Amino acid sequence: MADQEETFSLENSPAAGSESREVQAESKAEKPSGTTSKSPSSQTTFIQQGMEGIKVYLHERELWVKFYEVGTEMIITKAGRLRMFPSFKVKVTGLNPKTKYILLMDVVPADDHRYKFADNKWSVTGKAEPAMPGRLYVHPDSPATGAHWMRQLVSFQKLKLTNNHLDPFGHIILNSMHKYQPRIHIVKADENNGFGSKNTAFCTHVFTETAFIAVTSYQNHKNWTQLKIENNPFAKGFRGSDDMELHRMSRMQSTKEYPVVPRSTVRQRVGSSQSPFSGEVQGLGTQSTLTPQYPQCENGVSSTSQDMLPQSGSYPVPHEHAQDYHCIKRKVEDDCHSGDPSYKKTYLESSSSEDDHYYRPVPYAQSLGLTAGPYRTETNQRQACMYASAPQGAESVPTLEDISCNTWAGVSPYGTCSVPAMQPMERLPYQHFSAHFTSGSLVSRLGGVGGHASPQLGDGHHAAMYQNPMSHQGLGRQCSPGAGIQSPTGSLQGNEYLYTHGIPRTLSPHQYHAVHSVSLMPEWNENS
DNA sequence: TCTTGCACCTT
DNA sequence: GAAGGTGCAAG
Repeated sequence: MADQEETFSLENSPAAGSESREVQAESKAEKPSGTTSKSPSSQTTFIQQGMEGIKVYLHERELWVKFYEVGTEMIITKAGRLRMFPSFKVKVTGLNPKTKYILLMDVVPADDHRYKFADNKWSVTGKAEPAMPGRLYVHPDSPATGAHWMRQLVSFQKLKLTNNHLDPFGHIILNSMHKYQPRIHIVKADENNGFGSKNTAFCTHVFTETAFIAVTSYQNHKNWTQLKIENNPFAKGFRGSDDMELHRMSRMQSTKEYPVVPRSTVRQRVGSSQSPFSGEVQGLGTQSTLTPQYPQCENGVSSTSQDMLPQSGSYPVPHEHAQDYHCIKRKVEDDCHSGDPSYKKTYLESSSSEDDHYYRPVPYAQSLGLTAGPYRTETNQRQACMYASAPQGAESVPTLEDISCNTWAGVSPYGTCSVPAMQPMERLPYQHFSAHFTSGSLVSRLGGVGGHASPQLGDGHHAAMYQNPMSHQGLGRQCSPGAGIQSPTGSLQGNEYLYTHGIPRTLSPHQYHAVHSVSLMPEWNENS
């Protein structure tokens, strides 16, 4: 384990953890927006005037990298018991000190595979389960001024994960043994430029080193579990000093008949001596994987997964299923509630409640148009763009190069995110979203625009897929302000399931307010 | 594979 | 002292 860390850090972890170093490194590595050259940054943003300079730095990136190298596992429980570890903290710069922003985080599928841990390594074992309804974790300080966000680290450590599809607490719902990618979204929420205005904008930041596999119990005991125990203060009790072991074992033996074998010893036996980097896995420890080529799409070209994610030695990333972090060209038509004053009202109301639940059930996110854009296969990635540009189901599938939309930049070896591009979000809160369900969709409609089955799709199937589940669940709030539910329709195979099974039917309207960022591809109504 | 109760620990 | 985060092992 240690050797792996060293190997990794040598070439790929220039930042020793200090943000200053990250900043410095980032300044060197950052690429101007719109370049197609490799980018060290790990984010995709939608640029709007005045937001181009936003940068996000991952705090303790070296720790994330260390975990990623081993293969980050995040425990998910029904109760959403556990926090993420390492905790997700970022430093944000480049914000307008006086402008208000909302910071959110979501977790989207990194690919469409199900994984298994065998022979001391992760491997693909099948196709992923239908994605859970996407949810956004709205930072409790939101909305706050740029000055506030830049004043100190922004922590998302209280975000919790669950595998309970009916989770009523607003926790992020994930599937066990699936790989996920956390994302940070910064949304401009200035009063003078609030949701609904044509100027609302947001940017999304992705740190690929924060990708993880959700598990109900740790799989990689030897590497991951030990590494976490060593780094998480709450797990101090499991750190292996001989005294501790003896004490613990004696205690356990006093109550139960456990063999007197130190846990650490047991753990050592559990894992094979084989390095998780062996085999087909591509280790992060190589420069090439850590600083992959990130075809930063100029105004909107999605990068593929191999571009996006440094391939961990523990995370096999089949090339044939490169995940794509969508690019979205947001010029959405607000055929739904556009100009609906009630929507804005809701927004304002929630703005006043600073003590909202972390998973603020506010229309903020709903109006953000953020989608829990899941994975996308290489094929789907194109489809996604196609959907975005041709909601009518055009046959022509533009290549990535053809698409002019924002894209996810690659991960920065320095743990920083540049803001290559930010897309203006016109009429964001009221934008019309097609019923296309695209897992990779960056933008989805949250809320007001959400549950709107778009008749414009010209695709009765999609609309139906979308509407039925919703109505069946008694949501009936699809186009209503603050409904908080998006109205996705399954455009991608299997995703329809999400809408019929992924959304808890028992949730009260209030619960639905928990920001559902169900993946939704906003309609790219450039021509409509 | 997942859930639960436990002891230990930090906050 | 309370609340809650933690991994473990049994089931």
